[in-house]
Amino acid sequence: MAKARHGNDTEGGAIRRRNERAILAAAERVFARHGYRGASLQEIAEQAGLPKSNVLYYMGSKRKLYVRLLERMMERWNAMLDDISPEDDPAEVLSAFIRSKMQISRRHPEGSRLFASEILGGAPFLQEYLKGELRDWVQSRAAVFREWAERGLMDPIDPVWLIFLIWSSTQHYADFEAQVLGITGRDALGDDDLEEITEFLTRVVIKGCGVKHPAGRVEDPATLTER
Amino acid sequence: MAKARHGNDTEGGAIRRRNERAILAAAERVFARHGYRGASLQEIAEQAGLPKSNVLYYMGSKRKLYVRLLERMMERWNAMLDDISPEDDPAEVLSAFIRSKMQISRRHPEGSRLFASEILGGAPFLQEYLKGELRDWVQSRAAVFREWAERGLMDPIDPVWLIFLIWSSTQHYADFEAQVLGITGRDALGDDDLEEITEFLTRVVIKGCGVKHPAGRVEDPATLTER
DNA sequence: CTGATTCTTGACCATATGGTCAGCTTTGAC
DNA sequence: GTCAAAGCTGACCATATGGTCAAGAATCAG
Repeated sequence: MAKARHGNDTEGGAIRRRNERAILAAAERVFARHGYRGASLQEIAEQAGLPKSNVLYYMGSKRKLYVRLLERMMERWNAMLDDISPEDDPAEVLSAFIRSKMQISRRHPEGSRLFASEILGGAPFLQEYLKGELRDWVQSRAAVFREWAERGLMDPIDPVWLIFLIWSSTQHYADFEAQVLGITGRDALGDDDLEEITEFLTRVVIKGCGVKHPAGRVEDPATLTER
Repeated sequence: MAKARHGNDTEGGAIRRRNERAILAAAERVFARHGYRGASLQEIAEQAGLPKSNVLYYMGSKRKLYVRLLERMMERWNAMLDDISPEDDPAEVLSAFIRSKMQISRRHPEGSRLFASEILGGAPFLQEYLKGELRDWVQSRAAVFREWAERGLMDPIDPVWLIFLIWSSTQHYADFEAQVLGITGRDALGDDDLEEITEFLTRVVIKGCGVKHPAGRVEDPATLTER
């Protein structure tokens, strides 16, 4: 019997690894599209090319599978959250922040939508994470932003609202992809589109918050993001 | 037998009107929380305080109920979309745009989440609307924004990305409410919070896009939104 | 080759789903 | 009061759901 073996991606034999990969990928798609309740193990199994029983064999239950996907997504997220200090250049930090957030949406659109669907449904599985880890992370960033404001490096805006602004506007291109494509008339967003959007967001945020260069004197803030 | 009578909110007898109201309200909540597939008529019926058969009696089918909710939300949305002209003051228009979008999220959070869930799932029911009406609306606004840019009233940013920025950042406070509350540690967002966020967004967008006053000469653009 | 471990899967189960329907009660115009 | 229209709802149906299990197949270390 397979004991409590439902661990991470790397342990286990080659067969297990291959099948788990297929299941996780399929499940991410299906959960992202239909939410936790709306997703069915049958559909996940079909998309993974396995019988339903096999999915249960590897994942234990629908709930465990879902939680595992969320955890995987939180890991990706956390990998982005490197530390910053008040000594850093605000423009650089904000720019890197926007860029890396955008890249996660780009690289893991299904995971991004899965996360969105979880939050939309009231975050029944992520309450702890939101009120713990993530909250701490936001507060520590907010403190740095506030210090920058005090030093006159940026306008005295509310840092938390700024973080939400960046999160929402970057997340949008994964979560609302259907809307973006429908309205722009494209059938996909290319790397060049994403680069353009990244630069647009960076520019508006940095200029909009009155970010100034720390060392030199004030130039037009908009030029900071232009090569 | 009740013929094809599934129309809008105002026709029909008093009983019908009352029951339909209850059903629609309950359904909006449940669909918003669990998505189209994940929502069950049973749960909707319970929340409306009616037997399931009664829900079917009034709404015909799950699909019809869902479509009707979407249509109602699109009506609210359209009510916001008044016309603008290149002669208007960009700052005023953008400010009003952000404010009214924010108020919709505020007044109809469930509807907003319902919409989000539909788009997240690939917009199976709203493709037409996105590629038709809404697209036209965006293009016409974009044209005005572009003209403003040409007249030097704002930076030459891509108007479509700007509209998405405003949509995403305002929608966020309804759709990701769970996240916002978890991180800020509040148990609800008050009117004052919303007002503060609205002013923040307005300020960042207007300043970030380099919006200038049309009549007089250039002052600090940020002061435009301050009373 | 052997024996244990891992893998595979169809049959099966209790429950829940969206939807139908027949027969009942209530309502309201005349 | 009459009677048709509107409203109501429990019983019922085919299907799909998440999950269990037992029995067989493949794998692999010794």
